[in-house]
Amino acid sequence: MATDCTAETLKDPKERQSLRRRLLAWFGKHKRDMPWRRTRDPYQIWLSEIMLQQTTVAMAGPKFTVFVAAFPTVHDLAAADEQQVLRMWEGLGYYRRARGLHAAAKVIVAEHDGQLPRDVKSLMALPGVGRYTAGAVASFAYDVSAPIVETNTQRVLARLTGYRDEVVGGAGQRHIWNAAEALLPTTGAGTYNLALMELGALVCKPSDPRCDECPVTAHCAAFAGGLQNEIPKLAAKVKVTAVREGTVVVRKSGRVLLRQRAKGERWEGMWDFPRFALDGEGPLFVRRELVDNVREQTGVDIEPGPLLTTIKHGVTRYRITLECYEARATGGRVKSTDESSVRWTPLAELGDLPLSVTARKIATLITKQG
DNA sequence: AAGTCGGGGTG
DNA sequence: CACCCAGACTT
Repeated sequence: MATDCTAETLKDPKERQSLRRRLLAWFGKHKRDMPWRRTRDPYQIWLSEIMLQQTTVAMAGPKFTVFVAAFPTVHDLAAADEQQVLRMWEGLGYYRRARGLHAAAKVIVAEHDGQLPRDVKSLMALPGVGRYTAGAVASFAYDVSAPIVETNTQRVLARLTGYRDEVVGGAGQRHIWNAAEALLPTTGAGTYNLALMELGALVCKPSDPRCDECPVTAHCAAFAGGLQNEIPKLAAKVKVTAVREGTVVVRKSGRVLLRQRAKGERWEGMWDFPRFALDGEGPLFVRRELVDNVREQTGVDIEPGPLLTTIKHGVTRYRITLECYEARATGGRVKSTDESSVRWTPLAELGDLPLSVTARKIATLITKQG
């Protein structure tokens, strides 16, 4: 029963229609311009949704434009080399999305005649497409009446319905999806979904929502109870672990030593300088770790040089301090396995390979130095 | 149900 | 620093 969990105020059809009308009027005045809102091409809409998963609009915008220029159609994407796709994804993070996108493009060409499916079930069968993305593509591209729940709409719906329990987890998600479904119009679902999301992004913000600018406070249980800052209930925060890692730029006659990240590793499929956890404190101990780890990962023997730079960055729940050393090769030979290949790469070719952001920073640094 | 996966922007 | 971002997938 879709309305079982819905707040009392939203059980009345007239109430829901009034809410939608106010929301759409507000959206008409305040909607932002975005690259993917200028097209109805299902391929581009799907691409934008994958790109926007856990990624800000500001970050995705420029990447989207460049990506579409490189792969204008699903056929272009399906025919592309995965390395090219990863290269275009560089800097966006969650690189599994790029691999899934590429795999899904092949499925769409092979099984759907190059057309994005219209129905939620078929969309969800594609790699990287969950219930949110399926609903987004179906409603935005085809105006199918499918609900969406992502971080914005989840927050808006929790507040509208005055849902005080934990929203992450089975019961909470059921409630939110039921509310999304209950409010969904039978026509114009795409615009309505966009409007609800936009309200969450611009007005119904995580902290200190601008209720004075909100078009639907009359329908909002959280506003009525003064609970806007208590709803939705925040998830337990994950604790961050500090990690120290080392990476080495090994040079040999104008080339540098790279290895490709193996399946199951972080940054799978992308290229990186030899990189590993660093345990030792003293310079001699570190020096030994560099020699041993480079040898183990690549088969190459090195003579470590000075510290080139230190980069601090975060990867999900890890806070990483990365020490980057220079070194020169003294012997050994590259060993590539099935899972991970190793190669000596000319500096001029670094621009063609997909690198992690840290590896790209180092590549830029050593390329400028010459 | 909990862990994993990136990286950058904001207060 | 803490928190947040058009989530999906694996264990």
